[in-house]
Amino acid sequence: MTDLFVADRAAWLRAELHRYAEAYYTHDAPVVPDAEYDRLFRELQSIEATHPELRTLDSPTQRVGGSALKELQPVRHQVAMLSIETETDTTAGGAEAFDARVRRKLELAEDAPPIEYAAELKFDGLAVNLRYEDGVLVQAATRGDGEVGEDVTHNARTIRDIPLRLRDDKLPIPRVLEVRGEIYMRRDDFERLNERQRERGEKTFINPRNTAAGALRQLDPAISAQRPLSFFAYGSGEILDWNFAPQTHAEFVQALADLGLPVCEHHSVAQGAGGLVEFHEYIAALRDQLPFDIDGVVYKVNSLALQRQLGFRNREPHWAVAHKYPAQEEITELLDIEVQVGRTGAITPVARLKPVFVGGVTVTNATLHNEDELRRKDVRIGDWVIVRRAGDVIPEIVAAVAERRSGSERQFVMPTQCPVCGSHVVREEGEAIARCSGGLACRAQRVQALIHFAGRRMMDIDGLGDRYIESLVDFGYVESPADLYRLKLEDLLEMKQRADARDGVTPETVLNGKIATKWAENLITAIANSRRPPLARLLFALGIRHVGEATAKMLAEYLGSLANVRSAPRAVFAALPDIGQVVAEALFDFFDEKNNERVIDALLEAGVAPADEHPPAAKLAPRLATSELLAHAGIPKLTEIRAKQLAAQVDSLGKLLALTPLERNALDLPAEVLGELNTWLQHEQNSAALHALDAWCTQILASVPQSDESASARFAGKTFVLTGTLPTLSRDAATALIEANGGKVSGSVSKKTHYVLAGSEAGSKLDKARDLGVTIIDEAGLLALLEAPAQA
DNA sequence: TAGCCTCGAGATCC
DNA sequence: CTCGAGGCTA
Repeated sequence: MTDLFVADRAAWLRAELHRYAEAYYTHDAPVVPDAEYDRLFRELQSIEATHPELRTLDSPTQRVGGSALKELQPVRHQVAMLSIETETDTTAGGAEAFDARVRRKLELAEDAPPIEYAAELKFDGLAVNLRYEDGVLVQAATRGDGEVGEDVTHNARTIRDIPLRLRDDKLPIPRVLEVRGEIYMRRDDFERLNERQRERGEKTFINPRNTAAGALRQLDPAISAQRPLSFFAYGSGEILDWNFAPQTHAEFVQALADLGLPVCEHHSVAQGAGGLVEFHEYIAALRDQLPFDIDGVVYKVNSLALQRQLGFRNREPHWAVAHKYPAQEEITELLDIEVQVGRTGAITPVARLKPVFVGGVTVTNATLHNEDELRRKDVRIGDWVIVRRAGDVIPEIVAAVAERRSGSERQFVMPTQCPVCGSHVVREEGEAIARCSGGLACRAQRVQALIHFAGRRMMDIDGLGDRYIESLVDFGYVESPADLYRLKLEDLLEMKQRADARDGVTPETVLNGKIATKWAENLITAIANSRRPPLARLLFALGIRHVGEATAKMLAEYLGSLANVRSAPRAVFAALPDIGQVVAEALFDFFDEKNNERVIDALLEAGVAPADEHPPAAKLAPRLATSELLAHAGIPKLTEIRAKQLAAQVDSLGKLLALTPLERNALDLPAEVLGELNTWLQHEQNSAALHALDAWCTQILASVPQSDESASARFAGKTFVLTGTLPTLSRDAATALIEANGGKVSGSVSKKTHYVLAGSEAGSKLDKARDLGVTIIDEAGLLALLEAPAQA
């Protein structure tokens, strides 16, 4: 054979195999016998073996083959993979609540026409992102934490539902198209697989979902290829240069089908809450006949423009919701109720159950949340209880079966002392949660704090599991997070040996000794690699009371550096969005506390440093306006309005502090307010705090980027009201843009409104703006205002 | 000041 | 996932 001939033959084989595979898998109508397919397939394989240069990425042979990997590689998603909010009400009310939320967010009138929704199934599988470049599958990744997933391209290629190449006969192919969908296992495939496992005397799998998850994360694609996985597409990630612009979600899904991607046939466009309820009921009736498991249905606002307008909250879109079906329930015995101590000392009662198989897994524990909850349900030790998996995930005790009581059941008593450290358990007035007062002196709290620190969404130290952390603390190798960075290989090996000995794990063989060394080396590397986290993750990892992921992100964005966060006065925290007195106090106290200072300094010394520090955001400046600071400084009686009034007269904290008591009395403020202000300022610590606040702000404001600062003044003091749909900006984006430039966005039009930013389908706010004679601008007008030279 | 909306915290199972 | 509580808004 000449090389030219071979190349032609390979191309022809590839095309034929693609055609057959598509006929078989997508249209379920084989055009050639399996034997013929196999024969052509093997021919192509052998050509590629002798002519590796002819092997293409989209060759059908690439579905199987390739060698086992050492570990899955992390992949950063170009567009974050969000999760979907679950509507808790499994009745029709759930759909109605979602529709009502959407209408409220869009500020629709009562009698406005119904919203159009795309309704789909919620598959019980794993979300993946498939990346096609110029129509060729180049990468498949799991969701991971939403930001970074794992590369499972080698396994995805073995899934026949997943086209290696998009078809271009109906629609143009984008340069880049990321398709999101679900990898799952059909019920019959699962049964057949288990059948085969049984025949071979190998272990059977528990449920399709976990089997699919396990298969997808196999390192060796040959194993994955033997697990029958399927795929449905339903969403998008990054899309670049596509000569086609869908206007609705339904159109987009149709486009996916036109490109040759498998799309589930059970989907529908529904009108309003009524349409959603209808779909929910229709699928409920169909559920048992489906060839795969679902755990509910998903509703999405159909119009992509409305989706943009609705925007996102922390990790979930506002325009989609999952609506599940009532969970399956089982009955079992409650053997005991134990308590656990959390990171903040919270004492939580947990039910130990006689193992029961419910909703696809064996449940042995279930949380009882707190004492009140436990009393409300009147659950006693020894009771027969009804158990379900809430939202098909979290085990939950629904109720006790009172009729089955024998009389020997015991009431649970909340301990008065911490079961771990013996400190007093206190339950604050009006709080539902009892807490161990031991603080970090309590071993449980130290362990939990470290587990939190190392967690995936915090410092993300891979391989440092809960059990090892516990042992590290128990044997005294680690006290605080900084100690992790000082661990040596020998420490880890020694710790493991002691832990194994204590837990009665069989003694290590020579071979195992080697594996342990490898394990320890990996762990040391993982710890070292975690030293340059984004600032937000580091702040979250510190475990400050009331500071979770969202608040940490906000702090990082506004303040920019760890030093700025550490040094910020209480009033500054309180002036930031979503932070009130309670959280501001918690933040300030945390950084003020000596022990925490030491921990942070030790971390810095160990080489831990945020990788993304930057100057404070321009939008910080308006938050540090004198009126804002005064309103949050904790001066009694000084309400927001009074603070503004005062700020207008003194215009800086420094000026206020420089006033003599006599001059202060001349200020135009109600006597009562003035009196409180004077008394407050007489306390030296208060005036000192105000001085410090002034100094801090002056210094920080000087470091806000110059260009941004001039821009930030652009909308200073201007109030905007948004209405309708803007052509390109989402509501959130427009708000962010205005705020970044020092403006304020308010909800309703009044005399004080400077601009009404109106898009299409603007509502009553536009009329009101006309009535009041407020300037009305559109998106282009807003952008023009930003670009125009600063006005007087 | 009440009522909504979000966020934080804790727990489960593989 | 669920609950409680903090923050914002009307």
